[in-house]
Formats: sequence, structure tokens, C-alpha cells
Amino acid sequence: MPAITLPDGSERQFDAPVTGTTVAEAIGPGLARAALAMKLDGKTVDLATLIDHDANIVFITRRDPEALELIRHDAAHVLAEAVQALYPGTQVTIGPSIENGFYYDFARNEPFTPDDFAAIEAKMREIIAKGAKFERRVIDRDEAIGFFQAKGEKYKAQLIQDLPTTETITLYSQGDWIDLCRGPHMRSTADVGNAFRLMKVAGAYWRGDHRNAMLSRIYGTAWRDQKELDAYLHQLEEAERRDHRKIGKEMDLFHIQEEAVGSIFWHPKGWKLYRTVEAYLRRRLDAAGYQEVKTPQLVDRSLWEKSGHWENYREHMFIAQVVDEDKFLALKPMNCPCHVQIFRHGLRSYRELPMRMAEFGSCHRYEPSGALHGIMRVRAFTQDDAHIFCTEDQIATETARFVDLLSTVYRDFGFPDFRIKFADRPEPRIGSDAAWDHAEAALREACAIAGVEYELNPGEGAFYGPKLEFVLRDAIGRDWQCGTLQVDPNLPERLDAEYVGEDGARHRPIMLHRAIFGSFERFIGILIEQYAGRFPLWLAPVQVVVATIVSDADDYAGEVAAAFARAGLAVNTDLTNQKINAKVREHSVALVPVLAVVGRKEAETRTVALRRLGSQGQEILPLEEAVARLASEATPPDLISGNVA
RNA sequence: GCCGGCGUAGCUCAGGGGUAGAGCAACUGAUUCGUAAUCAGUAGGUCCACAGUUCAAUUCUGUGCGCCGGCACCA
Repeated sequence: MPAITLPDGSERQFDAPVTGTTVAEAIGPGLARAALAMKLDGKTVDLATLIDHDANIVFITRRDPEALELIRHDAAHVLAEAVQALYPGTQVTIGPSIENGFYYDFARNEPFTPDDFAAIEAKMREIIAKGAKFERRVIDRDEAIGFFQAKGEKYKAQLIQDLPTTETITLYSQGDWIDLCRGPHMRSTADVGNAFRLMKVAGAYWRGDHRNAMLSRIYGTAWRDQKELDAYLHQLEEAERRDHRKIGKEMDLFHIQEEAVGSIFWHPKGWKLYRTVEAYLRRRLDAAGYQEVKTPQLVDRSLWEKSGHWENYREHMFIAQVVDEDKFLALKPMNCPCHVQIFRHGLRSYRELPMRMAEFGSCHRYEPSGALHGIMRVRAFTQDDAHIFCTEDQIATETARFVDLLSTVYRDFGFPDFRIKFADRPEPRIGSDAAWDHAEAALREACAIAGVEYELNPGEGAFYGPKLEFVLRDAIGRDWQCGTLQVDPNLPERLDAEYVGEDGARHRPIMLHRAIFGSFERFIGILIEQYAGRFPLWLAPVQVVVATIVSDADDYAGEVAAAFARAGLAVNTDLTNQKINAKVREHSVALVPVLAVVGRKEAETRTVALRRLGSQGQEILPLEEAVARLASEATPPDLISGNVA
């Protein structure tokens, strides 16, 4: 007879198998009212699950964060019922809970529009108000297939058909509405509550495969209470204000126009930011033992054929042709084959390894139109690329050195936290399985030695080798791969790179492809969102504006600006005939970090009044001290003495 | 590339079958002012492009291009 152990360690005996509901009632009416589901020996299950063995139980109530996933999953079911009630003939497919909410994919001839949301939400609230119980039923596989086929739910039937035959098939009903579902669910639709909102419609391929039919997806967000929902919506609004496309326009950093889709026109301020970022990274690479090179933009097709890119990516390459010549040149989509050419130029010795060859390489790729996104995903971009030619024995050390370099770079730009994914062999790929086994094992081992923790990203490696992906998140929570480290045994083979070893024989080097930013464009986009345009002084494209209060101070303002400029600061002057309030506002809105205000007083005493962006007060300092202080503050983090990078 | 939405002044947006409006910015003039908007005036538009319907299209329809949100893709 089951003995139930609760989180406080207490134990309760029952003479017969019991459901979670019964246990909760036995403990008290408060818990019975609050319990939504339970963790049975660590696994979340319905309260109605029958417990016939000694077990540990933790009840999940609305207070627990775990309730969110249940609420969202149940909300997806409610959404599906509402949609089928309103739009007969619509087929249901899948509807999981996701971060912040849920979605459901429907098959319907006519797509949904946001105009439908009001009606759907109203219907959902009706269903929730009815509070129909979720009831679980195990069903025979063939019976289940027949059941859904009879209803005209061919997607559901397909799902069951594709489940392993060992899988237990369960249906969940809420009143008359029935869905194929693994569960678990809460007690009834009432438990969903009213803190939800439908957010957007989208197309999505059946089973995520572009060869399949496109379904209509409805996204929603759901929370435990109205306060949480409001907070989330507010946070979303705030995030939208940080959008790099918006800030790029407001701060006059860059623009993109129809004649050069996917390419960036960098304006003076944006390019200043770019150059600051570039100069920083160049110093870091120099210090880390990289040798910088520059390779051609247009390269004959034959090299891409050898490297395998022509075969794999031909339709994503920009091709150039010359009238009188019967040959194709490709705008390089990446730098690797070019770097191998430099490596191959002359006979290499093992003594030269590891050779770290870096290039800020301009690359062009014909990205699908739907993939373009501001400056984060473009067709013309500059990789902070490098290839490390090394021996197998050197992979671990080089991986550790790289992760260390990347971490400190990310830290300096204000990203102390980032995610690492390990992407293994994809389909299709080049190279033997044995070579892949080897490369994956080497990278895994390198991670172990370097103390790198990662999540798996199966099947997402490059076609020539496994990779580590270093992922940063944008303002509204989208993940972007920035850094990468790829172990490549194939390209050296294909392009015939070799070195003379200690034994006097010729050997293939391993190539490590690696990038920290990924592309300058993407990294700067994320950087803009990270700081919402309020850059730390060393990154700000305009660091100081000297603003006058009266025209009598114009000459002195010129002197002040010159002094800041001599100290290497990016300074502008504002001598316009406007009130100081207007000037403060204007430059605050422009997100200038420091305003140096000078009036008669300052001119007479040779001081400046410094006002920091976002602060109310000012600090009056002698000119020399202000210059010294700001110059020091504007020092890039890698140049601050005592700061070991 | 696919599904949906959108495209009006430099920017943010309103409007609507009879060839257009606001605020901010710009420009001109006045104002010399002490830390988030001084006042007045002026100028500014192929209403994304092309085709169709119509006496008349920026408005309706279609196609194309671009942008936005997803999906797919991301060497």
C-alpha cells in the first residue's frame, strides 16, 4: 500500500492506490483547492494519476514557476478548441508551450489574421469559464488513428502513425473536445485563468520541413496572473525601443536601401563605432598571436569547386562574369579557401604551427530574402575570421586559448554571459564517418580540457566539421550565433594543405575556423541593443558635446573642444543660439554620454560643467582635470593598465 | 524562398475615388537665456513601382519590389 512522502519529509500511508487529488484532500482543503498537478517521483503528471506504489510527491500550485508550463500547454488546447468551434473544418496539428507562451499550428485553407484574435480570445474565455475537466484516456494505436481519420484530422492520424509502436497513446478531453496529447494537464480549463493574450499569426511548415504544407500558427502568451502578463507586455514594449534598426536611425548610425538590399550604408557615427570595435579586436588578436592577412574578393570558380562550396552553396553565391572571358568568378562567401592558399604558399614546417591567420574578411552571401534582419543578417558582411592551422595535438590548447580570448572580449563588451552549443555532423556533409568521429571526439575532448560547458545542437555542424556556437541574445529574446569554433579535417585535404613534420614526412594540418563576433555587423547590432544606444564612453561615437550657454563663451568652448580632441576624445561643439535646456535635451535624446557646458562662469575660471547622460546634476571641474578624467574613462578596456586581458 | 501584415514629408504618424495633413526635424528672423523642448514665420510630397477598373486612382483590383512578424535557411 502506497506510502507518500511529501517535500517536508513527512510520510502518509494509504491502504489502497490513491490519486493525487485524494492525497491533496487528505492533507487539507487549501492544498486541494490550489494543487494543479504534481511531481510524482520527479515527473510532472496529472493530479488524477493513480499512485499504487511508495512515492515522493510535490504538488504544483499557481505559486510555483512550474505552473507556467502547465498553464501555457493547457492554453494551447483551449486555443485549439476555440478555433475549431469558430472555424469548422480547421484541422489541428501540434500546440506546445514555449518560452513566455504557447502556439498552435492549424491547417486551414484560409489563413488567420490578427483581426480574428478578438473572437478567438472571447471564445477561449468562454471555454475557460466553463471549466471542463481535462480527462486522460489511453487508447489503442489503430483505434486512435481511426478516430482521427474519421474526424478528418489527417495530421493527427499521421502523428500517431509516426510514433514508435511502443509508445502509449493518450487522448485528453476537455468536455466534448478531444486532442491527442502526452499530457500532463491541470484539472480543468478553468485553471488556465485569464492572464493570456494572442500575440501574432505566422506561417509554419508542417514538421518544420519546407517541402511540407504551410500551416497557420497562432502565438499566444500566458501567465499566472494579470500582473505577470502586464509586466511581460511592458517588457516587450521596452525591448522594442532597443531595436538596433530603430536606434540606428535615431542615432544616425547607418541605413539600408532598396538598391543594395542586405548591405549597409554606414554613416559617420556608425562607422566610428565600427572602427572602435575593429581597433579593439585587432589589438586583441595581435596580442593573442594572430597574423593578419587580406585576401581577394573575387575568386575563380575552380577554387570553390575544390573546397566543396560550389556544390553545397552555389545558389547562395554572387557570381561575377567578364564579357570577354569565359569564366566565372565568385564574390567570396567566406575566407577559408583563400587562407589555405596563403598557407600553401611555400613549404610549411611543423615549427610554424599553430599558425593563426586572421582576416577581417568581407564576404557576400545571397541570403534568402526572408532571412534578412536589420544589420544582424545581411548579404554583405565582414567576418572577424581566422584559421588556425595546427596539429591534432594542438586542438585542445588552441580551443582553450580561443574560448579564453572570446570570453574576455565578450566581457569587455558587456556580455559576461553567453551560451555555448556543440553542433555535430549534419546531412549532407563531406568526409568519412571515421574522420567525423575523430573530429567530434577531438572537439569534445578539447572542451573537457578547457572546461567548456555546452548544450548539444545535433546535426547543426558545418558540412566540413563539427562546431561550437557562441550565442548572444538580442533585445527581444532572439538568439544569434556570433562566435564559432569549427574543427575541420576536410578542407586541408581538399585543398591539399600540408606541412613537414618532425619526422621529415608530409602531414595534413587540422584547420580550426573561428570567429568571435561572427560578423562585425551582427555583433554591432547586438551591441546597440545591449546598451540601447547608451554606450559606455569608450564605444560612444560622439563622446562629448561642448555646449555654450551664451555666445560670449564661444571662444572658450572652442578651446575646451580642442583640449578634448587632443586627448583623443570624439567631441562636437554646440554654439547654437538656444537655451541650455534645449541643448541638454537635444544631446540627451541623441544619447551623447557627456555634455560639457560652458558659460561665462566657466570661461572666467577655465572650468567646465560636466553633465552625464541620464543624471540630473553636474560636476564643475578645472578644464585639465575634466580632460584627464574623461580621457581615462574613455580608455578601451584592453588598454587599461593593470587590466590583464 | 514560404505564410501573413505593412509601404503617405528627413523622422513618427493621421487621412481618404475629385491629385494631401499634424507634430518633431530643416530653413529664415527675433531672442543671449545656467542644465530635458523660447517665439514667430518659411519651405518641404511622382502618397513604393508598373498595369487594370473608372469621367477621375495616392485611395479599389492585380503584379513586382521593399520592409515588419514568424517558418525554412544560416558554409
